[in-house]
Amino acid sequence: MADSPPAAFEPRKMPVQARSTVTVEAIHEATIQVLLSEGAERLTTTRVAERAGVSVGTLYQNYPNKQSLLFAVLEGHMNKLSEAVEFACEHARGKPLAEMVKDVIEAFVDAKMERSDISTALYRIAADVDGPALARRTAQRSQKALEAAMRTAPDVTLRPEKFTIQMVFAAMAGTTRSVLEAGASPAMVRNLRGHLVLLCQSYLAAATQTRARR
Amino acid sequence: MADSPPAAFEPRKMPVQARSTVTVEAIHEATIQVLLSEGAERLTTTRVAERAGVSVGTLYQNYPNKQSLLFAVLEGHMNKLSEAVEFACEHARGKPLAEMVKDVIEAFVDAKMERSDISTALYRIAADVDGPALARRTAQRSQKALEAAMRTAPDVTLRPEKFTIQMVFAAMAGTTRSVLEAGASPAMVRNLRGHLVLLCQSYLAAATQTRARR
DNA sequence: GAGCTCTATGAAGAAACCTTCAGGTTTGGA
DNA sequence: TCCAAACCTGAAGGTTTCTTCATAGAGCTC
Repeated sequence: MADSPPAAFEPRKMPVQARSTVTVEAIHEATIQVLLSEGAERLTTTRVAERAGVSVGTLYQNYPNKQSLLFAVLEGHMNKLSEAVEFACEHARGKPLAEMVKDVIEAFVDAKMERSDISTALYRIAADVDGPALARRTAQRSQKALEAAMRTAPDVTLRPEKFTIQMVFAAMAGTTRSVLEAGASPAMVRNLRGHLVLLCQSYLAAATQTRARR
Repeated sequence: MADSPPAAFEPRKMPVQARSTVTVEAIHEATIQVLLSEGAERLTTTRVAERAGVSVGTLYQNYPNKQSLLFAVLEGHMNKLSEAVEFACEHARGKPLAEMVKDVIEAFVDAKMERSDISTALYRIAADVDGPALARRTAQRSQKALEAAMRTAPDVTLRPEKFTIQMVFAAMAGTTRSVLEAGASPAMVRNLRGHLVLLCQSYLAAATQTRARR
């Protein structure tokens, strides 16, 4: 029951006219811009509205409060990520495990890097908006998708434990975050992509092997 | 030049009397408590002082501003972590690589878990206080220690690249963070400890092997 | 173009916060 | 015991922030 966002987080209403949709989008984008240029501490509703070229009142017509705005922005980003992962899982059905892992990881990293500025900016508000809970939900979706895909891999004799898959996702998301927050150069990001694949592949192999030997 | 903390972050003065030391410690601890019970948003100097059983004025006698307080708390925690890692590296000299990795990882996880409440609480303020920069410095210290220790491992023929070691640390810290923020149960933490070792060991092996084959 | 709904405005109220400072208390040595 | 230095107090100033609401403009349908 504590798994759906508090009512206060829900957007105030659905836009029906086109101009409102534009406004919402502008606010959305402005939030990220302010976050990037001013930091989380100075992220205020007034500033966001100003940057979006609308008045504060307009902002509050679309979101009941500041938190709901942040929540919506964060949720949008996370949804994009899990969609990317799910899409990759779909398209990797029937492939051997190693390749499957490669596809999924690369899809994740690429989605994250497509606008890495957003990613880093959002890390900063995640804590204020029950980000961990959101992350958990998102992660579960992705894990289910990967688990299902793995059942179609021809070379998987011993299906990995649930915890092992959790580890793969924690490693994927956590390592990426660490590298990103450390201010990685483009060159490092390229390296990350390849090495993260290697990391997860070798872990998966080792984890199932260890289990088989018992 | 931007690598040392701004002057404004430095504590206001060194305590000379015992009671002041006690006070500083109380404030330190109160900060964490407030963070845990009220969240980052409601972490105010007044509340911290109240919880510490002192007046706001006292707080400002020891720290020039709120940021410097947060910085100090975060720094203290990170120092403890890198000390734990360095200590483990020292004591693992001459051991085979796999064992060395095991010791270091377990030392890190244990240090983190000793008071995991603090860890999770501090994740939330890291962004407000140039946490990433602090993390980078801390990570570099640890990486140097591990690199030096690796040179004493008898079974290392091809020394790992610098980036590989960075990956190991990013995976170590990042994965732990992800698992911790997901609200891991004690059982999961136990699992994490073992699997993180496996993960890093197998990655290191794979990374050096791949390199040798070229 | 009348009239209704949807959307935008921005000044202002109310609350919360950070930080200071003038004055009091405690400590430790002479 | 006495005093200077160290330390503590907490009310109050000055900002900043969130949110509301009365008013006004746009868009759409008939």
